Amino acid sequence: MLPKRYDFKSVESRLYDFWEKQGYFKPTNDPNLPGHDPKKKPFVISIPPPNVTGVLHLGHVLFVSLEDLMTRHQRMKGVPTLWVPGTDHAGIATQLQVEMKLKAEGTSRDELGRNRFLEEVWEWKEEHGNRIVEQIRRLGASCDWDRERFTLDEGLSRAVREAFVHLYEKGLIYRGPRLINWSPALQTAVSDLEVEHVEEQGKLYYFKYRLAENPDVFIPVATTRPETILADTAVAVHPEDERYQDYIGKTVLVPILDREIPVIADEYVSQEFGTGALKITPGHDPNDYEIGQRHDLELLSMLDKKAMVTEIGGPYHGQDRFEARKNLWRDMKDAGLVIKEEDYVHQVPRAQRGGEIIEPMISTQWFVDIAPLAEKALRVVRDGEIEIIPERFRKVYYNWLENIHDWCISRQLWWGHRIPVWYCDDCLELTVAREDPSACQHCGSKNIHQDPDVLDTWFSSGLWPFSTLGWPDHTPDYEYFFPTTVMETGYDILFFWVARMIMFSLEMTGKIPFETVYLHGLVMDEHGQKMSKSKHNVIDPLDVMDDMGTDAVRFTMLVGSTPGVNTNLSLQKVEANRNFANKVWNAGRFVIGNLENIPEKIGAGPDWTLADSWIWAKMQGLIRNVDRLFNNHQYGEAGRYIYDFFWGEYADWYLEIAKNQIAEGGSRAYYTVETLIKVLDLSLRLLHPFTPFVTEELWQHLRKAVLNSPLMDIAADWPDALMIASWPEPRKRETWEETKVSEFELIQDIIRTIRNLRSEKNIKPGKLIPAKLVGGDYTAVLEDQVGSLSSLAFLDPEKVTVIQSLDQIPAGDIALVAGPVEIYLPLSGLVDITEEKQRLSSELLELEGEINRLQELLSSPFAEKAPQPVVDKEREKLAGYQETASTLQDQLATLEDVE
RNA sequence: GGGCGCGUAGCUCAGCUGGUUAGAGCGCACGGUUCACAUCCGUGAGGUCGAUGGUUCGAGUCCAUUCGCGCCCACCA
Repeated sequence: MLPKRYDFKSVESRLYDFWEKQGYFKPTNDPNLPGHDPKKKPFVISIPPPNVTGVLHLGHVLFVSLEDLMTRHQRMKGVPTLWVPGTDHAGIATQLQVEMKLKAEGTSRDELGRNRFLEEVWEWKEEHGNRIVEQIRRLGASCDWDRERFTLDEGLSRAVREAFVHLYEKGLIYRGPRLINWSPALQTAVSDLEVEHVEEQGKLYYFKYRLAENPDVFIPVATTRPETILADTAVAVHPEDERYQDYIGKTVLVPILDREIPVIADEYVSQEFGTGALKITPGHDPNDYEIGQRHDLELLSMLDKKAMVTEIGGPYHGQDRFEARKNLWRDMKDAGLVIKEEDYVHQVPRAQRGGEIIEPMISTQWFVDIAPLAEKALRVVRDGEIEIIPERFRKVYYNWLENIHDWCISRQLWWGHRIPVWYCDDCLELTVAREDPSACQHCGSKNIHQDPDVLDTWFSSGLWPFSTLGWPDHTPDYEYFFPTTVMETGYDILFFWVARMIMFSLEMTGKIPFETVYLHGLVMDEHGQKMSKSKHNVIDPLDVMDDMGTDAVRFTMLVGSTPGVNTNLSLQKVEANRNFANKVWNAGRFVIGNLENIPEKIGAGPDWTLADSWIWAKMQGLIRNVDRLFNNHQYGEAGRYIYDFFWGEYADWYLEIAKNQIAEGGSRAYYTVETLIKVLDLSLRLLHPFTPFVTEELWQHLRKAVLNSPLMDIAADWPDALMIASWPEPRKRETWEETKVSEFELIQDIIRTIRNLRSEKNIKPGKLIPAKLVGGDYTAVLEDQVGSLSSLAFLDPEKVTVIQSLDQIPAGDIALVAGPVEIYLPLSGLVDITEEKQRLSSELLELEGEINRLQELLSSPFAEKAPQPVVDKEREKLAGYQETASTLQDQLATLEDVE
């Protein structure tokens, strides 16, 4: 017998190994194998590669769960399915980790030198690189691990070179001095996307720009970064600003340095803001840079790569940027050049990694001229070639691509793809090559050296969907599996990654990289707060999996997530879903237990009870709903439907009735067991993409048990594993379904009504009571269901009578109504006339309220304007209520007579 | 400055193309050791869907305005 509790610990790793060993993770119709049919359309996902040295967090859990769900679903549908796994070298993040380790060891990357340092990083990668992969496997990810890739693999590195050279040759990559975002701590340039603008409390400093010709006269200027005064090369005012007309064209003195700079007029300056006069620092501010270009201003750099003041800063040379700010302002104060400072909230640029303040600086870097690529990427989404889910992100995507700036791709790091450019020390020309050159392409000199920089990590990520399949070679994998089908990832990397993949793919392969972009939300804590160590609200998925099982965690993530919306996770939810897994397990145990001695089938045709028909109809309805929801990518909703069906209908009702039907024996019992099996089988199939472990384990037990029973035919075509079993296909609704469902719902109603009363009257749960049911049109149905009714409502089956109609209402009984059925419980000891009258009249009152409402509704324009079926439905409802009400009135009248 | 999301029971959230007494989990109250399950079973209390106005026979579900929370993009010192 199966253990009472589902022991996920022993099941999870065993099943994962089993699946993998059986080769179920590998795509059917493999293009590298004989018999491949190129016309069968595959389903392909490339994994968003996690950082190779990262540790599993809930974000990973969410995307792995979703992608595994999609993958398993398609696989079960019989589609050749491939999920390509892999990891990302994550330039900055990984380099930082290793640098931190070196620091702890009392050394540094500079001390080691480039080659030794890279050896260290590779070592680190080997040491930690498998951790994240192991963790993803623990989640049940059905990836084809033989196709695992790493962005610094030889193949992918070739792809990066090909892409770089291709773009260079097309003139879309260039090198030059530009104003870029410099991270002094990381000692590298970063792209615009890697800068976060954080609103912070700062100060606005007002000071004097004295006129060179007359130092008593000044222009007041405001700034948030006074230290940049040292690199000012102009003061700008609006051309129409009356206050400053006289100054335009004159020169003013840079405070302390007393350098003479011009006063210029530019439309950019806002007259309303600050003093209406703007200091211009083309070397350290993007706006000023542009103004500087327009006016041909000198470009000064007052900060070096460590953000220390350069010789431009005169007396402040060698000081840290913030130090210099303080000192300069103090000196200006002493010199009487300060007007005032006020509190000011503004956006401060900070590094996405590390959070330090970014300095805009002039630096020579490599850039991608991205606008031509963006244009194509916009088109494919506009045309619907690529679908984005949820749709609203299309707008976000358009907006970004329409206003895109050139992409700074060089990083002054060591860990990454080295830029494939060599400089000649003799002729000074560059050589850009796919293969490492041994000599200058231009003069043949051997005196060449490679560009020391590496590429932005996202450059290689942008090639991911095709580089992982073999591109630039046209391998069988690339030919068959590309373009991929779904790109499932977080909306937070729509620009970083998704947009760039689309641009690169269109440029490199001429094809879209994927057909559908499914964007999930971020995982927050149970109150919608970002998880962070400082808030102590971080949930470690590994702990939770240890505690409650992988299925519970997966199901929670899947059911709690809607596309594009953040998910709030709480342990309580996981617990609830652990209970669900346990429920599934136990329901399965019950079914399997019943296979041990199956009653004989008598007669030819099937002998289904109302409950059998009902659960079957419900099952079919569920399949239809799940199918519909999966087609709309509403996986969470689908999961909830399955949950509700399995627990609320199959386990709570059908299993309970089945017990009774089996106990009665005979042919009916036989068909009950058959139904139990079939519905369980279908449920497990639907549930498998959500909770693969418990369903697989249970299903295999079920299969074995069925095959060893007289009902073995049912499982005749079941494969060896649920994972590769066929997905339930929706069928057309059959005409009998509706009738059976509503009849059964009447039975449920009766049972609930009686349970209700029992609870109200404090009748001991186990105590069997007699009952008289007046069935009217449903008499036959009720007669048939006495067994079920009795067992679920704890009636004494010997003392249940069903009659069609009643001459006189039994005065001493408790009277109940369930739709068209009257129920009388002869419980003389418990009847209190006053109490009963109270109960009946309050019920009647409530009902009359409904009747009034419906009567009004039906006499309103509703009756004419609403569609006929809707109106009919309300009419029927009204008729039902009226019938019930009249019964209640009769019952009430009887009680009056008693008095 | 532009754009987006959210605001539904005490808490956390569902609610597809508008259809007419609004759902779940947790929590709460009451009652339960029948051999699938106390990680359970039964019963119950509790929201009129942030506010206002509109479209409609009919709105949580569409439109407008508004309040509150959050996010993204953007070169106002």
